[in-house]
Amino acid sequence: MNIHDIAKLSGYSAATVSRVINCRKYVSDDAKLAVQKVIKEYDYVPNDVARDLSKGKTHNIGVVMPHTKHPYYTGIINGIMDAAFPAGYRIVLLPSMYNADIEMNYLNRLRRKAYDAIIFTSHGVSLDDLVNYQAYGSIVCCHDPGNYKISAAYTERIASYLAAFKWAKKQSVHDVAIFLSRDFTLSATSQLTRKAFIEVFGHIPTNDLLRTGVVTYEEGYKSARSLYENKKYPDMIFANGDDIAAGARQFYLDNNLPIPLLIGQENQLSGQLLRLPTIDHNFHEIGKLAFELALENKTRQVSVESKFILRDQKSCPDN
Amino acid sequence: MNIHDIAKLSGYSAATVSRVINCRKYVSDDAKLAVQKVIKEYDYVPNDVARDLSKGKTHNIGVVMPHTKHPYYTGIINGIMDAAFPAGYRIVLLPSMYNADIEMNYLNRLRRKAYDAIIFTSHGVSLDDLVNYQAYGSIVCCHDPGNYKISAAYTERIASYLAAFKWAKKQSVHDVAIFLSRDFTLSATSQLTRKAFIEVFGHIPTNDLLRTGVVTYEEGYKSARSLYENKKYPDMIFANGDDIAAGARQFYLDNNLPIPLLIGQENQLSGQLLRLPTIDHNFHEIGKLAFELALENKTRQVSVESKFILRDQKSCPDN
DNA sequence: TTAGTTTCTGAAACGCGTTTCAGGTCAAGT
DNA sequence: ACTTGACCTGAAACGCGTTTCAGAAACTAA
Repeated sequence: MNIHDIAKLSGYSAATVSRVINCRKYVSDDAKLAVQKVIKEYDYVPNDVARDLSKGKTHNIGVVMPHTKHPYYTGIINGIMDAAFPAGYRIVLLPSMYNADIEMNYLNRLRRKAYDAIIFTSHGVSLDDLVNYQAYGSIVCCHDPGNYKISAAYTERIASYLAAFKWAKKQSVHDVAIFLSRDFTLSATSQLTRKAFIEVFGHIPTNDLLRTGVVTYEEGYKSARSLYENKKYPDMIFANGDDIAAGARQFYLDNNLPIPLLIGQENQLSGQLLRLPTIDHNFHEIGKLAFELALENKTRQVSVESKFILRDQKSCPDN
Repeated sequence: MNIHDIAKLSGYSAATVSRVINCRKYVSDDAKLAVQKVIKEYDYVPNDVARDLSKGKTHNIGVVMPHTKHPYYTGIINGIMDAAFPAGYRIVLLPSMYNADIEMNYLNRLRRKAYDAIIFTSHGVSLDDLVNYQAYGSIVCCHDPGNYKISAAYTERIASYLAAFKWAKKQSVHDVAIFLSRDFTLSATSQLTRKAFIEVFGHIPTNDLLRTGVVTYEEGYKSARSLYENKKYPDMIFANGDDIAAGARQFYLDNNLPIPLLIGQENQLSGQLLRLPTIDHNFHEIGKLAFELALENKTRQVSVESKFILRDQKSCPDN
């Protein structure tokens, strides 16, 4: 049962049926009633894929993300979704595990018109590749793209990193451990962390106090243990997430060791529970902005400031 | 640039080009080389939407979920994704806010062939509706469907509820508060909670110790406050999630009140941090199973047992 | 050598809705 | 009476890849 069948049954043409379905002008009342009757009688609904093909639009936005356990991504996703839903767009989850081949595959799906746009919450392929593939559809990334001509919604992090480190310095810490999800060389965010650290402390982060590939609570725990096993006793840990900091804290607790000063990130529930200082990167807002950029047809960058948050020891949920 | 253009340019027909692209048999080496040369020269890629239309399959699975903040849903989503990715399927996020109209809209998209299948992590429309719409595509729900003929992947919760309440009874609690996300009348899960409660404690849950619509940490906090303001002092709280229990705990802490015995659910990080007893409902596994069911063309139900978890006070992340 | 089987190939139909364009009607304006 | 413009309609083209089917060529087996 397709639009041509309805046309025949109603005695009108497919064009007229299409007009009725889409509430277009230039349809007589007679035609409208006749077509609607047949549509109802045969319980017809048009085929979305055919419509998409015809219109050249799918209303699907692909969202590439390295993994799904990380609240960084779920935060952005939520932001995208809250913006996409009222606009009538759906989001398609595209897990990448930072694998460039998989990401290329997604970029090619963009060429193949499977998505109207792609948002990279993070990416393993080069920015050059992203820039080139813009010829085939809208692409948005979620970090500062520097001079690359590509749309981006990202957090301006440097001020909050500086604030966090300055605060830490005021607490007179000496040996700062850093737990990152990706290496300085791989990630612009990690580079920023490094830069802020150097600016405040006057020297580069100590390598044997650095742990990378740390994303979860468990990994925070293990990284703390690894420091201890290597006889490293930092008096502060700067972690890539509150959960990570919470994991580290638990290691020291479990072993009756003094807990270093902890700074988390992402303003997660764990940080709230433990009253950790944290940095809120406004991911929800980033997601919203990224979606808006995805629908525009010129490249543009927008950023929001992230915020260093110190909590007092008493708590009360916002309300 | 479409398949017909390539056909003309290579001197072969569209059928042959299609065969080359899809690595079909019955193509001569000459033809293959000629076509591949033109494809490479013009950097041609086929249009996915046209292919989907032609094949009648999109490789998209719609996943309906009431909201996205809740770890119940993110857990299932992760499970679905881990299974869907290797199978070459993508998942499309369909937020519903329990709104039946919106859900109907998604069901109609299934009719319109926008998705190969839909998984309802939860639903506001009736089971009758779900059963009826199976005529238009595979539908899976994530709770026990009783006698309804529909595929389902769900958690068998009753044993763990009983275990939790029995354990609680052994701690000789008297006044049990219950924090649920949905009312007894609305949710089968809530009904189960009620049933187990009655079986163990011999009476129905006290209404003025019941709070519904509780999902987050903040709401847990507020619900505890609401109890207190109503001069209710439960000696135990059975919460619908660890985060909720953590929120309640914080209220008592903040006000220097004795903390009731707490039982959470979902085995969330907050519960791990606070060493709360919890119930793990195996959502990741449910997601995986739901995806498998979505691809089958007969209805089938599978379930996994949930587990009541008591923790000792010392912790060590699994590894 | 004959019958039978593979291998190639392409025209045309198919999946299905949208849009353009030409042709026609009818009422308002001059 | 004549132009103008708004309204209505449908054939055909378009978006684009897949599949069927028939015909031809080439090879195998008897």
